[in-house]
Amino acid sequence: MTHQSAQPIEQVTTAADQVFVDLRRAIVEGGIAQGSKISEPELAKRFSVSRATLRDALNRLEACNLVERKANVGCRVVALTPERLIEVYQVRAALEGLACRLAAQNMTDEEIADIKGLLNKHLNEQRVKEGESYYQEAGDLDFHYRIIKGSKNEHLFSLLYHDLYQLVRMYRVQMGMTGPRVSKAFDEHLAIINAIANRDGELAEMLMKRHISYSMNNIENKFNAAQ
Amino acid sequence: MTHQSAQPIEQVTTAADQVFVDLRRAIVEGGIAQGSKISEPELAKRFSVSRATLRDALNRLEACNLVERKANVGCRVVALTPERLIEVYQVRAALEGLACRLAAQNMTDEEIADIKGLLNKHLNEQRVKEGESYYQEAGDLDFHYRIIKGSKNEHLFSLLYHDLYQLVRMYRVQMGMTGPRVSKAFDEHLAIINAIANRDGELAEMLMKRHISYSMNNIENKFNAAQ
DNA sequence: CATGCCAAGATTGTCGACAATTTGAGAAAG
DNA sequence: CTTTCTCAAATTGTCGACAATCTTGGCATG
Repeated sequence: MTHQSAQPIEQVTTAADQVFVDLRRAIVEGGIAQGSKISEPELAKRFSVSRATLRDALNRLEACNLVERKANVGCRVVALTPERLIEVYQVRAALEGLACRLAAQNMTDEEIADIKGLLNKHLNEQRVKEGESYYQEAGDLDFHYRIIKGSKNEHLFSLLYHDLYQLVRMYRVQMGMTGPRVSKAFDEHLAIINAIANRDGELAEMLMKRHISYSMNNIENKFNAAQ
Repeated sequence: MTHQSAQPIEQVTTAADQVFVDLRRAIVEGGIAQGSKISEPELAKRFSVSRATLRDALNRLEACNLVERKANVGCRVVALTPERLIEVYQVRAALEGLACRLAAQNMTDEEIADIKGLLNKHLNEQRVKEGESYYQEAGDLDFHYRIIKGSKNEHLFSLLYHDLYQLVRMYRVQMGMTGPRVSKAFDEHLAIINAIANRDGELAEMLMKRHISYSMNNIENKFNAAQ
């Protein structure tokens, strides 16, 4: 049971859950344009649910910072800006840095070995399907996911995974992340897991912060190139 | 206009807003017991609103981690445990540490002078009303609030202020924070603002992390003493 | 022509009722 | 006496309609 993907299937029991997941995907992947206004009656019809159910989903989207609401006015998808990108990534670096430090302290040897195996597997896959950014992104998310889980801090996990990650993905997907950074990110991942394996939390934290900072610069450049 | 309190009055326009604020207060201050189950029909009647409105408020409480929901089962107030205290304070330390580092970089000289004045004012008040923990808590919140605002990172502010702070207050209030730590906290605040005034972000970050760590230990001791 | 006001339309907030699901007490079987 | 099944009561999820608020276009007025 090792080396399998650690990304969990989200529990979707209610209709509002389903609308939330679908809407979130549409927003993150650009199906609904960033900054655009959201019409409750229109979307309710599109998803074949009542407005109450749709509003429930919108409330959750607001909680993960994917939409912004104003009372009696309405709801719009967040706008992607360089300023906001920096803000989000500063927070992300601090939190994932913490996750790394805790992971170095709390992960089991088996969990660490698992991640190493995962990286090897991804490396092989990547050699074959050069440039397939989807697999790269999935692999990257999986790596970060496991570190966060490895911190054994449920609150930290919830904050990163539910409140921050979809927003991060939104920037990455809509800025079209591909290219030469892929192989470099692998090396960085490797250095991080080695630091964790050595139980060097301080180093692991520093490497992760730097890794995320590089990633931010990469997206920032796309922004500047875009106009 | 200097030296006034910086804590903003929250915008409360809709009925759901009001219920949210009232319920949050009741949960944080213990009016509704930690860990207890929440009955939607009962609370709706108590606040004289429909269940839909109450559910809206519950959704927001869930977003700030004050209640936990399970689909088709219900909603209960979070339980205060030493483990969760540590988790929350680890996250808090990382985020407020970041806030300090950014504040040292981004606060204006005027804003810094304002906080210094605030601390002096609180010190005087505190000498007169020795042991009045309410004022101390308000002052403490005000101090931290201004640092966070001073980071000029809106996302960080939102995360700390909306998603984490009420939970922190819940631990503080329900564990009955008073006593000899009050005067020591003042000195720590002073050291932090001095580091920021010197534009020494690294030191400010470290001092803040330590300050929060002390605060956590203090609450943890109350836990141990409580049983 | 610019500016402020007003009404009509559209959008959001709130409600009470109905449907789906869970829970728990009690009966039946072992 | 214990265990399992059943069914009714209670609770949550969903809906469609109504009330309150905001927006917008046109009209009157200076």
